[in-house]
Amino acid sequence: MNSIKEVTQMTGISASTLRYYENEGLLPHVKRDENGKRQYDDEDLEWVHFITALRATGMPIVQIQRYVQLYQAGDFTIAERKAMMLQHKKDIENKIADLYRNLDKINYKLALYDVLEAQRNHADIKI
Amino acid sequence: MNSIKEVTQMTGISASTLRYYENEGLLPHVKRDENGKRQYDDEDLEWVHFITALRATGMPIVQIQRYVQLYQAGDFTIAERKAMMLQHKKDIENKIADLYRNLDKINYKLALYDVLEAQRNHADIKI
DNA sequence: ATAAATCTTAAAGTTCACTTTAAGTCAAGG
DNA sequence: CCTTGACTTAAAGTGAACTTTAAGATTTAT
Repeated sequence: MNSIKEVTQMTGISASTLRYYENEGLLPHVKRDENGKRQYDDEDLEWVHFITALRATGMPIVQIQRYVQLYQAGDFTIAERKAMMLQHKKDIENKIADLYRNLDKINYKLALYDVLEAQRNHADIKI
Repeated sequence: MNSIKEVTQMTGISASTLRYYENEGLLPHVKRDENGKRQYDDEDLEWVHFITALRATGMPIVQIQRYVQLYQAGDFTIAERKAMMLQHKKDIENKIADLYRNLDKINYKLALYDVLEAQRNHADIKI
């Protein structure tokens, strides 16, 4: 069992964000000790890591909410959850492809700077 | 020369966003016709496309502002502009690497769903 | 001639994902 | 005992990037 502070150290997620995720229904299973303080078990930690991966790849909070609701509803939602993950996988792949395309444009710009520099060196040689 | 509507059609950027970019100093060179309406020339269009690539790769507005200011200041800022682009290239590469790392986690989750399905099929056969 | 479409400005509003604040509870240490 | 530190809540605040609104000018079509 881990305190909220330990979880912030293990995950890099701030305490306020952890509470926010819980309020939003992304972490509904977190237990409390006799004083009402949060105690995160291993499953909670797994969820935090999974939510972090989903957020880092751009999944909106509402969609993660939906996923957690499906998980809580039971095994009959497995097909829908898998479909969500497959769609999200495609979204990430598209995002990566877009980044590569735009990276090409940045590289083109960088190549132009190299040409500019070459021209300047050429000018130097001629003088 | 293109009207703002034509530019929205050519770039997919909304008219309000184009005006917003201009107000923020990202497109300082846009001319006006005799009625005060914006007329985008080819250079403006190139800038719109370039800004779009920078935005799509996560460069903040303030940093694009800075880049445009350097451009307007003259050739003596070329080294700094090139350095900005090199840094941004690194940022994009890191972003892509992060996406791949998190995509692995999604794929792991999908593999778990496949295992679940296999187990269910196995159970069916046994019945 | 008048109505519709397209533009203009400045300012206010929206969305998303947190983050901060304020006020309070509780256990441990000096 | 009482202060310090870590936690609690609900609500308000923040920042970034637009987007919408409101009011007005002008062009175009009927």
